Amino acid sequence: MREDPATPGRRYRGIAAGQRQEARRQRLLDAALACFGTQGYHATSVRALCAEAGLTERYFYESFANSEDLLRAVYETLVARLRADMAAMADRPDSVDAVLGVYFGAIEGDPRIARILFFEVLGVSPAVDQLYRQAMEDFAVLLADLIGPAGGDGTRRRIVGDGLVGAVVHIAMRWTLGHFGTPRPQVVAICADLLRAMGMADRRA
Amino acid sequence: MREDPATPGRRYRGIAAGQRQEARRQRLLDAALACFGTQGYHATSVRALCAEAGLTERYFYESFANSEDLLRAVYETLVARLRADMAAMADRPDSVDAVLGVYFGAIEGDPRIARILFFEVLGVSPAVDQLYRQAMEDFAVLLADLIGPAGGDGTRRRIVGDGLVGAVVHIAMRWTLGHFGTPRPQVVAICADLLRAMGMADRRA
DNA sequence: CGATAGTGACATGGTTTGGTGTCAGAAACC
DNA sequence: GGTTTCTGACACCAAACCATGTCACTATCG
Repeated sequence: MREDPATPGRRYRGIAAGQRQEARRQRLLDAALACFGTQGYHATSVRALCAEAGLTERYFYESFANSEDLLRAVYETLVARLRADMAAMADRPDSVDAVLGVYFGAIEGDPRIARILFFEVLGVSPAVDQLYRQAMEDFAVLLADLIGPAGGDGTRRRIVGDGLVGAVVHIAMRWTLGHFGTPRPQVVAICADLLRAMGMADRRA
Repeated sequence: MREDPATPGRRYRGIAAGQRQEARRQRLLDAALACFGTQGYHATSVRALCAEAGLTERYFYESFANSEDLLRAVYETLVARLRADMAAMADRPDSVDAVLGVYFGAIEGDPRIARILFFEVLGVSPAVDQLYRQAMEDFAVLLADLIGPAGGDGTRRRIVGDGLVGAVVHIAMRWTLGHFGTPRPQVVAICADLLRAMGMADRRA
């Protein structure tokens, strides 16, 4: 058990201790995506996570304090990746459609991501709720910047941002629940229309 | 134990058996609102519910199969009441503001309701998710009818409805998380603006 | 009054979980 | 080769929980 990740430690199968530990951590993150994204967070035990990762409980507690800690980690990973991919589209001419395309594409590509983002993370604990809150706030800022400059005061701006996020997230949620019955480009186009209309309401005020 | 609620049974303290049973059921529903709405669903045991209701476990299983069953019941009760109150405002001249006023008023009036509607009910089980799905669908229809006749095809109409619901619910959720920092009429007014703008986007298509 | 249905407090069994500990064997170092 | 670190399988324990059962006591009915 490496208490200090800085010390190199003994190599094992040609791999340094720190790298082995990091690899185990990554396998647990993958297992979390698999378990939380299919069975759900509350239906997943530490044992199940370890079995999925092909590791034993000892290595679980090496990287995470408990299963909520792992949930936070996997959520943060997913949100960060999604956010970076969306931000990369922000200065395109068709930025609204491009950003939404990334978002809906990620969800369609891996429904387990959708489940974690939309369901599993809610109502778990105050700490997780705080994380969710922050992610939604960031998302709101991103979308608000996307649809143009603000019109009203700060309060109005913030509420409109919440509305934007809510519309997008809920449409995406319902789209996944309907098992992607509508083609993605069509959903993206309608959603983009909506956002632009909401942005006009913001500026008109 | 009354297996058949139709048989009158012996009166007790001047109350018929069926009425006593119904009273116990109601007390459990109240306890569920109190416990699920403050501690949360997953942190609430059957024992805690019974203690809150002032009943013993036996009477719990008289009316509900398990604690998820009770969650479904209390959720359905809350949604039905909210829906009826909102529908009663649908034919007013200022229907959009009136309906939203009812919605936001209910949440502000009892934050436990908000917690159950927004958080506790999510990610519990497929059966509960199905209930949530249905409630959101009904809400979408109500809001879509509110903002006027449809413009595009059915698919577009449905997606726009999802967007309406998402915007309202998410604004309400964020409003509760911010502990009602913004006055309700202001939130309602902005939200109503947004809905009308989204309705125009729908008709323009 | 006596019998019975109803009630409430509590006991019990069986299962699951989180978190820790043990221990034999494999891989690396000297 | 001998020692040490690392690994993986599994045992263990206390706690919590669900669901059912027991039993004395009370109100009602005949």
